[in-house]
Amino acid sequence: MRVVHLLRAITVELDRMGERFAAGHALHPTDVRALICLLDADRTGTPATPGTLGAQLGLNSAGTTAVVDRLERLGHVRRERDTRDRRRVLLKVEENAIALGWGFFGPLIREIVTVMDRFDAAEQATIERFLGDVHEAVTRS
Amino acid sequence: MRVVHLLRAITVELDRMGERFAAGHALHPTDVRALICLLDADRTGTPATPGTLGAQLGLNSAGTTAVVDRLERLGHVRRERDTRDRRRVLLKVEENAIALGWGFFGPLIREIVTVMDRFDAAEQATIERFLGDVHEAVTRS
DNA sequence: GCAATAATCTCGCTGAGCGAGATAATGCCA
DNA sequence: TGGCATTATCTCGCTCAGCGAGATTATTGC
Repeated sequence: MRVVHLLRAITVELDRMGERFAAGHALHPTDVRALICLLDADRTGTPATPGTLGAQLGLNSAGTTAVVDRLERLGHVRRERDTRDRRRVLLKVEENAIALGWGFFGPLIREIVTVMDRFDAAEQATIERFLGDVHEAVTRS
Repeated sequence: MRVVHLLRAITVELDRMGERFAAGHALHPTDVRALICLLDADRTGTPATPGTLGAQLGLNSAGTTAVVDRLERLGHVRRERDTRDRRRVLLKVEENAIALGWGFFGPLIREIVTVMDRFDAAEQATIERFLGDVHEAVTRS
């Protein structure tokens, strides 16, 4: 029961961080979530379009257009026509957005890595197994 | 680095659950967060007022009034004048809201407890220590 | 070529949350 | 006791994110 509260507390704090990041860069929470989706897609090499982004964010096409407009106006994202299927628009994350994200979340990531380093190999394996199980449980629910 | 992604994935999924819960009960995400705050306060015996709630949610007084109005209209919360300091309004969670929360999040909580049971005492201690350290790191950032 | 289909964008509207200020109960001091 | 500052909450008018419906542009199949 204690771990449930800890997990929830961590979730709440991570959300708060996201909000602070948003407030500090003239972004809305949805814009931050959109940037995270786009950075993930960039990292895995998956092409991102307004359609895929809107689906991931649970927005309709009008809202998606608005999000992309805001991000483009701030110079975080660029629209590019797909040369193969000229109906599609590809979303490219600009360098400055990547730098922005790392500047804000980098310190936290480094801290978590430091926390992990204080555990030995067997303990790290236990933690990963636990988080994996929880993730599966949460995804299933 | 893997645990960072797992933690983030868990956070995302928990947020999604909150949104599904909201959508399924004619609530807005903010309303769900408010209910969680009020249930926490109820559990720990802390008196809850629009002032404290607004502070926890990061809303101003106008927005707070609107949240409480919505929750009251749906019968999840009741306003009560504090008899000692008659300027204050105490927020009481109705039974049906408590039942609603447990009905939705109960299964997940039980699943996480089940996951925990598969670890021995030493492993459970490791997991709790890890989550505690992460929580501290996240809170500090 | 001309429907049918698909991806994205435009328009008008609803409602959450904000800033400013009103209202009401309390505490303090002469 | 009366008047003034303080604290807690609510009201009003406004802005803007996101929604539904439909327009626009590109592609595919006949």
